[in-house]
Amino acid sequence: MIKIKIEKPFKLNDTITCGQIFRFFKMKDGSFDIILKDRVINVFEKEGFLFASSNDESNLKNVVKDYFDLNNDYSIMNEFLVNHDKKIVDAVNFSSGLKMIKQDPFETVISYIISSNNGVLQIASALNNIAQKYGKKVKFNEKDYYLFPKYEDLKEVTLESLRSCKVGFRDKYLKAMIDKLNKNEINLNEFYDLDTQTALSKLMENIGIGPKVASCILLFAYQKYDVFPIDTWVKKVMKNNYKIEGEKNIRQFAKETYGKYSGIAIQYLFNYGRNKN
DNA sequence: CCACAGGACGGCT
DNA sequence: AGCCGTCCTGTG
Repeated sequence: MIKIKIEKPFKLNDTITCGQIFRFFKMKDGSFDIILKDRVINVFEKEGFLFASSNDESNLKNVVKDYFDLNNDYSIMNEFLVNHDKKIVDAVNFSSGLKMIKQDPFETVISYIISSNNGVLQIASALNNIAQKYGKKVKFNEKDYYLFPKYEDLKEVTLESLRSCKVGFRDKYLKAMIDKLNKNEINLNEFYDLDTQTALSKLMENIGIGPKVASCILLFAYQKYDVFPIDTWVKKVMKNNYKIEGEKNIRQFAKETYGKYSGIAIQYLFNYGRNKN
């Protein structure tokens, strides 16, 4: 078990449950088991500290700090947003402490391809099915968990086996992506260094990845905070709170107003809209 | 039985 | 270039 002093605002619960990640499990005691890249961790917050344990505690402190982006100071971004949009003040204050989790690119790509026209519970279920079928089993606190497979582990995967994992019509999209990765036609590491526009269009060259999915991938796996993933929920907020309709208009508003921190603004608005009542 | 869920595709104007 | 029916699956 490791212990990290929480120096800056940090809301563990909201950060985990606000829709960024799918493969987490809430325990009876209120703590969370989360399947990270190559290990399973349990985390909880108590008296100003973040506690974490894992089946593999090597370098755990740094892994957890990095995963939850604890070293990044969000107050600069928060001030920027408030200075550019007075209406967002409540959402920013409410969500202060919400962090952008740094996720594994491959798992993120697969997760958000599955997310299209799909609900959170079903996305999580499909991901868990894939992990159970192709991922490495890990025992942690007397429970069995499955790591998310690497694309190499999925080299021989078929459309039928993906279907049986309940991914639905997205089976062919997933297979196409997995094949390209195994043939080295795509290098997921190169997206870190690409500018956002180039990265977006390069991601959208792949079947099953449109603007929303590409934006989520860049936001959650590559820390590109200037994207603005527009889904039906965002459309609703923009219409009701800002009187703006149409994807084009929303995109323009976000670019002008939130600029390089558009993605952070979305997370705050979403978290606020979802939890304030 | 039908509507809809945190989209994207493909075929049509 | 924009519109719209369709796509698997689970829930209400």
